[in-house]
Amino acid sequence: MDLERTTNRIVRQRNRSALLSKLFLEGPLTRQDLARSTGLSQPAVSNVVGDLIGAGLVVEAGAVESDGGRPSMKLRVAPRYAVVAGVDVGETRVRVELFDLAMTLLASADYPLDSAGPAPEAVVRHILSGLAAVTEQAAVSRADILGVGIGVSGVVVQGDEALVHAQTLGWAGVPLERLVRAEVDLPVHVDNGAKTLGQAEMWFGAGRGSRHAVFALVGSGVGAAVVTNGVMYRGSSSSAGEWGHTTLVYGGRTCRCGARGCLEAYVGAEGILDRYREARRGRVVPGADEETRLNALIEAADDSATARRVLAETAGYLGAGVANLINLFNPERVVLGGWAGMALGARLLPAIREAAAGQALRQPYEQTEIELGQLGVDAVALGAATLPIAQLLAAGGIRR
Amino acid sequence: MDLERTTNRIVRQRNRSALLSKLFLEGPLTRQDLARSTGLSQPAVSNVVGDLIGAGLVVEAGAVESDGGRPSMKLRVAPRYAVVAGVDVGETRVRVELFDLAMTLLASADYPLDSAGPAPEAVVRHILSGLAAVTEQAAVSRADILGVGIGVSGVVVQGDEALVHAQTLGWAGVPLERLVRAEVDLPVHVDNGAKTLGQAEMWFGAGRGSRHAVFALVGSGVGAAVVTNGVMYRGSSSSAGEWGHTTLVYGGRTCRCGARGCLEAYVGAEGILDRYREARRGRVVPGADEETRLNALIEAADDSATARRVLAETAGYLGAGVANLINLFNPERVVLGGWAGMALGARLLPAIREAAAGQALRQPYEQTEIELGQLGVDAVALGAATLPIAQLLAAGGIRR
DNA sequence: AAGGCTTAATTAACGCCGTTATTAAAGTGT
DNA sequence: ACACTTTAATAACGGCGTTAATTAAGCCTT
Repeated sequence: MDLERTTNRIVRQRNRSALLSKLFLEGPLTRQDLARSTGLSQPAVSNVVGDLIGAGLVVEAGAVESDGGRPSMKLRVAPRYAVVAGVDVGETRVRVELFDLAMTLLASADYPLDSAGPAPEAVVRHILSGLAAVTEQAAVSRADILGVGIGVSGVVVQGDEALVHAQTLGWAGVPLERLVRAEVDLPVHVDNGAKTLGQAEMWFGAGRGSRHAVFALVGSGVGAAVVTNGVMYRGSSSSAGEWGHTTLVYGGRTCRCGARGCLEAYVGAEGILDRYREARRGRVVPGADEETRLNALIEAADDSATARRVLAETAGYLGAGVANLINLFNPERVVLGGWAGMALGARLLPAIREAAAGQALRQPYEQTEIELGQLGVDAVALGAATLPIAQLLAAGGIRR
Repeated sequence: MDLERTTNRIVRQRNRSALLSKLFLEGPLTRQDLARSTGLSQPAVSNVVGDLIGAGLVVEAGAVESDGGRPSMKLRVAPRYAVVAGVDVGETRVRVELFDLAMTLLASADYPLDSAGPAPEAVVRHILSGLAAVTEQAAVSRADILGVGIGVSGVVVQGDEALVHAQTLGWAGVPLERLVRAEVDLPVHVDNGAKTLGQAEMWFGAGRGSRHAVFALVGSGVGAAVVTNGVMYRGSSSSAGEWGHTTLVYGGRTCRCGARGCLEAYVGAEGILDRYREARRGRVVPGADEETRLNALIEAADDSATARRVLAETAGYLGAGVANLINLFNPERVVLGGWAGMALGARLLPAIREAAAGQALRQPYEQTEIELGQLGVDAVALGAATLPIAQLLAAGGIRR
């Protein structure tokens, strides 16, 4: 039910967007390929492509060999038309990465966050330092930067300006977008880190080619990014996908959010380690941080029946949580990611699938593949970098 | 990321669709209203409206009073341009209703289903009899019928032809659309009954004006219809929204689906009555059917502490289930419906809201209104009747 | 009752854009 | 060199929304 007007100009913009998107995502293609796959006539494709080449967005990239007949030219998005910066604001560090439009990593910078609840200003300083560092490393000028995408581990409410609510950072309604934009004259996009990671998996990883996918991310916290009809689903105030605090065990363990029986309290790294400690009557797992402790637990499963049991229970809870996603969203794929999810999944994926099969309805379960993420944990910054690109593609290459 | 081509003709079709939809949903409106709200120029609106009037889809409906200046004409969708049939295939009856395009009920017919698992052919016979009956009652000809929408209590997989999987009817992959279309030469649309009821609430009831809404339906079974970005969400194989079989109490009561701890096993009418019976050490509630028994339980709460406790627990479970919907979908509204949901909600809505507040994250909870449906239980057929209309609006009034 | 004023609706000139049909370009193969 | 094939670019055409200018249709004042 689209109640927007459609004018004649918009026809061109939409076609520019369609062709540019196709070239970016399915890259290099000939004019013929584009005509066939979009249904546009060849002259229309040539015409639009001519525009795009004229604007420097697209370049010809070698001829395809022919066996009689004029060989067609491959076309691709010009990798150096612009560069994009992706920022990962995690709980322990700020990472800034710079990519060209072929998503080649050009430079990166890392800033650890020592305090548990860093001040927004400190994070902004790191972001600015990082931007300066990567542009210098890659020897690009400010004007070459298409935009900056920022993935934050917390709820990001989109509006006139994005506001960040992040319990774990101690942030409530921080106008991160404005704070950064005040210092750099660039388009700034802020989004939830789970969603940017999902976007990265969607374009370049396990989500390629699917219209309906759920990215289930397990780390210290637990979240999900949901793609419906090919579009990242945000909901009315952009907090959709808060899977971690759905109730799985009514009246169960108290979660750090205050409620009881949240999924996160069972399958978040902290919840798993807590359950293991309780199973061992209080003996804690040694290790400097959660990641090493969780890995120690997973390794211990080779010898310890207790560790095995805790992991089996974890697979049961996680599988039930995944089953809920399958029942509610009916996706083609559920992709398990996040650092803890990847570590657990490597060993537990079959058990998780089995548990999900037991709790989900048969029909949607059989339509769904449950698999591991392909991009690893560092893809938050990569996904963040796609935010300005998505904007460019949607606008048909017209920069604001 | 729209990869479809856009041609010049499509401009007109999209604008026809936009204006026609607006007139249908918000009409009557003047040409000026349409121009202002869509952003189209006045001549363009006049031009398109002229087309629509010429096609008989739109009629002028009186002038609006002016204080100086030519008075503008109100426009509305012609109520008798066509009629639509809506069919509700429930577990106990088949109901056929006929509406004009102002959604005025013109005629209806009811056929009880006595056997628990009716044969598809028997249901098809009822539908055909019903269509014949309502067209005769309303004195309309076959050619006046725009189409037939059918809402079925079961999973409806859309494809080349809709297939119905309905446990409660004992149907597995019944090609209901084909079976009906073989007998009547009309466009036939089949969809899940929860989704058609949600569609009815969306257009004419509690969902009006929201882009993101969840319709939580509680009856014997429990389901949900989810509207995302103004569109009914179906998922990859149209089974999205199977809320009833999400796990709420891990390892809890066995559900009729075979899994354990499903929401439906706690808040479905059967689950509630079972829990009440157990709380009364096996003493069953008297009553011919589930509906009278549930109402008896609700009335008993005035006197019986046990009944009160069971209902309070029900509100707790239901609130947690609603909280899960809020966390995952971040809707503007959660609308509680279904016969049991309406009966429970009348008394328990405050308790349900409170339970949801306790289990949902604060930010999305505060963005969400939880309310009762406005259309009652019989809206399944009304919603089904909107299916051919939705098709007509999307096509800009071009009948296939 | 007539002329002025205001708002609605239509008409006219214009420009954008994709389409089909035609022509030019750029290869292979004999 | 010539025929053949396939790609790319032109040219003529038609659909459609836009702005600007008219025309239509009502109030209000004198």
